[in-house]
Amino acid sequence: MAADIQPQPRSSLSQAERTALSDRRMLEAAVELIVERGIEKATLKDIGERAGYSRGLATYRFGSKAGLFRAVIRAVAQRWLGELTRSVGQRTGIDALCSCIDSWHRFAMESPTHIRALNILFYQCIGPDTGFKERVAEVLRKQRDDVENWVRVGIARGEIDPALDPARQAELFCAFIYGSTYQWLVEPGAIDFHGMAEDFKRALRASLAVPASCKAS
Amino acid sequence: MAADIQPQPRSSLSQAERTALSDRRMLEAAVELIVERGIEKATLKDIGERAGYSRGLATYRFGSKAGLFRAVIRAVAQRWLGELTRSVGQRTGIDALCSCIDSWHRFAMESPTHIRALNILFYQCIGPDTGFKERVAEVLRKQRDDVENWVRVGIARGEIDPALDPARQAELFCAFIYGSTYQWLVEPGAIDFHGMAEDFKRALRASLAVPASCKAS
DNA sequence: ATCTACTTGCTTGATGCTAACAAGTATCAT
DNA sequence: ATGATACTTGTTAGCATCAAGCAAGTAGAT
Repeated sequence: MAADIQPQPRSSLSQAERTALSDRRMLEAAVELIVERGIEKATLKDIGERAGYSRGLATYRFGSKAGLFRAVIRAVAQRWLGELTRSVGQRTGIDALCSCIDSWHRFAMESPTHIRALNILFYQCIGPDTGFKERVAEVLRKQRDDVENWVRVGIARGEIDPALDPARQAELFCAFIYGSTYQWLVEPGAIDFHGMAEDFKRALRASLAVPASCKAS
Repeated sequence: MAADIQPQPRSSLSQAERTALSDRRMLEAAVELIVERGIEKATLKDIGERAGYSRGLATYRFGSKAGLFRAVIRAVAQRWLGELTRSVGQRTGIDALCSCIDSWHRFAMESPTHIRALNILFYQCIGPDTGFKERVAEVLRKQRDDVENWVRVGIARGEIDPALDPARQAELFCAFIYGSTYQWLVEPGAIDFHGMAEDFKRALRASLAVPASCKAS
C-alpha cells in the first residue's frame, strides 16, 4: 500500500512539505501500478487512492496522465543515470562500455520496480500521440552522448579502431542495450540476459579492436 | 480514407467474400490509424467507420481491441516473415544475417505503414496487461529461431567461430535489430539508420569470425 | 495575540468519450 | 419462406479531464 511511510501526521506540515510528500507518494504508487497492471490499467484514480489521497489529486497535480508519466520518467531516469555515472566511475573506452552493460544488467535483474516501470514507459512512448516521447528522447540522447564520449576517448587512447565513427558506435551500443531489454521484458523466461551481456562484451571487444593484422605484439 | 478501393459493390457478394472484404478493410484502416494517431487514439469506432462500416463492427468481428491488434500483428508479421524468407533466399551464415539486416532496413525506410504499425504494436505490448503479448512473443521466437539456424549453418561451414553459442548470438542479433528500430521510431531524424546497419554488418563480421590468430591465409 | 484577507492543497460533481455487450435489422443461403 | 450470417444500433460501466467547491495553511493589520 506504499502509504505507510508515516502513519497520519495530520498536524503541522508546511504546504511545501505537504506537496513534496504527496508527490513522492503518488510517483511511488504510479511506479507500482505500472508494473502491476500495465499502463492502461494504471488509472489516475487508482494512483491517487493508493497514494492515500482522492481520485482527483493525480490529475490536479500532474495535469494529465501523460504529465504524470513525464514526472515518473524524470524521477527514475535521474536515479538510473546517477547510478550509472557512479558505477562507471573514471573508466573510459571499452572498460566504460562493459561497466555500463554490467550496471544495466544488474538493474534489470534486481528489478527494483523502478527500472521495470521506466522501461515499460520507454517502450510505450512510441507512436505519434504519446505525450512523453520528448522526455524519453532526451534520456536516449543523453545515453548516446555518454557512450559516444567513451568511444571517442577509447580511440584517442589507441584502444579502439580510429576508423569507426563514435556516434554510430554509440547508436549500435544503445541498440543492443534497448533491444536486449525489450526481448527480456516480452519474455523474461526465454531470454538469457546474463549470457547475452557476456557475449555482447566479447563481441564488443572483437568489433572495436584496432585491426592488428598480425602486426601487433 | 482507405475505403475507396471499390466504390460500392453492394450487390451479390458471397458471405465469405463479404467478411473477407470487411476484414481486409478494417485491418488496413487499423494500420493507418495506428500510424496516424497512435494506439490509444485509434479507436474501434474510428477503425470501423474508416473501413466504411459502422462503429460497432470492429468490436463484433475481433471481439476486443486486443483481438484486433492480434489480427493486425498476425497479418503484417506474416507478410514481413514471407518477404524476409524471399529476400534471404538460399543464403546462410553471415550472408543470411547481412541480408536480413538489409531487408529490415529496406522495410523501415520504405515504411509501407504496415511495418511501422507492426513495430508500434511490438513495442507497445510490454507490461503485464496487454492482450497481445503472446502473439508478439511468437513472432520474436520465430525470428530468433531463424537467426539461430543461420548461425548454426555458418559454424558448420567453418565460417563462424564454433566457440559461440548460436542461441545467444541470435538473441544478440535480434537485440540490435529491435534496439536500432526502437531508437529510430523514437527519433527518426536523429538516427542514421542506414549507417548503423552498415556498421552493424561490419561489427558482425568482426565478432563472428573464426579467431584466425595470424594463422589463416 | 488574534482577527481577517488571501493562497494553496485537495475533493467532489459533471461531461464527453471509450470498450464492450446485447438486442435488433439487413443481407445471403437453401 | 426459413434459417443463418453479416452488420448496426441501443446501452452500460469506466475512463480522463475540467470546474467548482471546501479546508488547511499563510501573512498583514490592529
